[in-house]
Amino acid sequence: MTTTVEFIEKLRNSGLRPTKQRIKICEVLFNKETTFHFTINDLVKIIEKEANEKISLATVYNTIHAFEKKGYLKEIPIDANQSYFDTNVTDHHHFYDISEKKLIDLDQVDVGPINIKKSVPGKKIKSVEVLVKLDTDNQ
Amino acid sequence: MTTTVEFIEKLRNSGLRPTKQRIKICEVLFNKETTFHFTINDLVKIIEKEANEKISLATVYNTIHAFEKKGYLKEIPIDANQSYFDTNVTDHHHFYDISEKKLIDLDQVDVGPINIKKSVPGKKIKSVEVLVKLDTDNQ
DNA sequence: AATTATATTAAAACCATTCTAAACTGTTGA
DNA sequence: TCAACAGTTTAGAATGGTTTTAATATAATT
Ligand SMILES: [Mn+2]
Ligand SMILES: [Mn+2]
Ligand SMILES: [Zn+2]
Ligand SMILES: [Zn+2]
Repeated sequence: MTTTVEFIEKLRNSGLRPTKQRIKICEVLFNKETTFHFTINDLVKIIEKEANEKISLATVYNTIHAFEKKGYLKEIPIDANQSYFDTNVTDHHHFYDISEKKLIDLDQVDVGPINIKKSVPGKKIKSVEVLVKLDTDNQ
Repeated sequence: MTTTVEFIEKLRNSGLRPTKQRIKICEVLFNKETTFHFTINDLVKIIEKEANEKISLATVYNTIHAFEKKGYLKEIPIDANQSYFDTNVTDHHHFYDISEKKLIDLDQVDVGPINIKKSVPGKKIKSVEVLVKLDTDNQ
């Protein structure tokens, strides 16, 4: 359980003004038992359900992008149709259930260390992410 | 060097009629020294340059999707803005150069074997892909 | 050659995302 | 305290990659 005061601090520390809308988005994103994956559409629906208010799409996009830039959220590339975001910002990997269109976290320990034995001159590795696609198992 | 006759066979074997447009797309995609990565926009530009003909966007999309379904092409999820395709359909991984927006192949041997130590009941692993994001190295 | 199935095309529609510009709210310092 | 400024929200328009449409054309089958 995180308090509103803490969200306000979190926002202030990242140079974001603590507005009513941003605090509500914080509550929906960060005041949960577990981390989760979502699309913007998912998020808008959750906000409408939890609060009985609407936050404009532009504000949702702006805030999500601000949080992403600040490292409060990660974007997970799955397919080219829409963006998937993750409130789990630790280094981890994913299962992607193709039929359910759902992401499932894979811890570092579930995958084991990955040692990239190749490098590109003048470039450094920023992230290493494994995506494991899952299909229905028909024996 | 692959001949037109071979492309026609390839298309026929996959239940696709060998039309002038599909053969041209085959030439652009598969009659190359090396495999490569492309967006639909890239492809349209290459076609316009190599052939002096235009193939409608709808046909390009339809054909690329047919090839993808047949396993002649792979789609690589990078970001949610547009689709990236790959003429290298072997199991392999990628560097993604963020500033250049370019994909670079990583062979299995460059990454090493990946053993997923977790499973989801009723689901089987369809693919395991590693995406290594690269940043400019400012010392 | 006639018939049927499939493909191509230009244009419209779709839809996630971004932009716009006017109204609003938070912050600051006189 | 409050005016002035900076930052934010909003509805709606615009954008741009992708898909759909439906008319026309081409390929395959008879
Ligand atoms: Mn983003
Ligand atoms: Mn596709
Ligand atoms: Zn995750
Ligand atoms: Zn590749």
